[in-house]
Amino acid sequence: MKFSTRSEYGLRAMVVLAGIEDATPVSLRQIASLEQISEQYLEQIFMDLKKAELVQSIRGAYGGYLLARDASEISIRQILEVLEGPIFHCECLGKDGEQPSCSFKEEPCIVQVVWRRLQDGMDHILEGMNLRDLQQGKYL
Amino acid sequence: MKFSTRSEYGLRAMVVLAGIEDATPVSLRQIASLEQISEQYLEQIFMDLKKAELVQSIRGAYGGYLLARDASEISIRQILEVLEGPIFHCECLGKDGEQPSCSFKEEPCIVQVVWRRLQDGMDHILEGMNLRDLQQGKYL
DNA sequence: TTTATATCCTACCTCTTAACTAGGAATATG
DNA sequence: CATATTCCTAGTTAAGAGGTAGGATATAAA
Repeated sequence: MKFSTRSEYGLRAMVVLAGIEDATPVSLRQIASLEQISEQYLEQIFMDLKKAELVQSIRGAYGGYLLARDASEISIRQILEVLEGPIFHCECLGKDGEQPSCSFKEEPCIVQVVWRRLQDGMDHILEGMNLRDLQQGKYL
Repeated sequence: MKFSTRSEYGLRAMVVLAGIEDATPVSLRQIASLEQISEQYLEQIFMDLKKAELVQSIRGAYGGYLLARDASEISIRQILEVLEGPIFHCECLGKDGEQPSCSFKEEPCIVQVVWRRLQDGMDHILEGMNLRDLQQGKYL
């Protein structure tokens, strides 16, 4: 199990945006150069961040991206949920009428409870961190 | 991010072993049939479980696998660590003399702390669950 | 108006790896 | 010896991560 580079790059970029004082848009070229990331790859990541309304964009020259709301109002969970997608499967219980493949026929299945607990635990940790505090190094 | 089927299959198989009363070895054929898993794939998983000394094996006819120690002495963390391998990278800090690729030059890097907290949180959750209690449905 | 700089959008590519599959050697039982 | 099992290595395949490429659209400044 590991997080994708999407999460790492996207989170790093969001921290960069959180470090901008006034509402100056920052171009992806700047971020990509600063963080040593492919600019076009970053583009795709930001399309998702925008769709999730975590950032807003300004097109054209001197355009770029800025946070859609105050950094303190954006939790790390919200960011990673967008970048990583929902997590933790348990396919042993057959879906929509299929035969269950595992021997724990009950719902919830015994093994599934492990994934569920992990998911809840991670959500709790990530929801407890916001972008402002992260950028200011308060979690170090 | 998601867990591999190795983790799911391996964990399910370990729960099966935990459900055996006496010290009767269970063959992979039985487990594979019970859990609807490829027997040869399960073999590879069990080679790792054995190397980690979580199970012991008995070769030959009427052989099979059994837990290497009492189920209550085996944490879910130990199992998943073997099956999933260590987790959570942060490659933005250059390793062994490389140039760091991210803009947070400090060690620990600002983003890395997120992965670290997640890792610690997951370890804590998984360490708090043991195979005996899982098998007996105490976490449901 | 023209040029430079951006975001927007879609399609494609390429390599890695997860998830198996295959087949045989070694070992134990009866 | 026949059968059942673990042990071990190598090969296969499909999907997805991690990008690239190229062009359309929008905006600011000269």
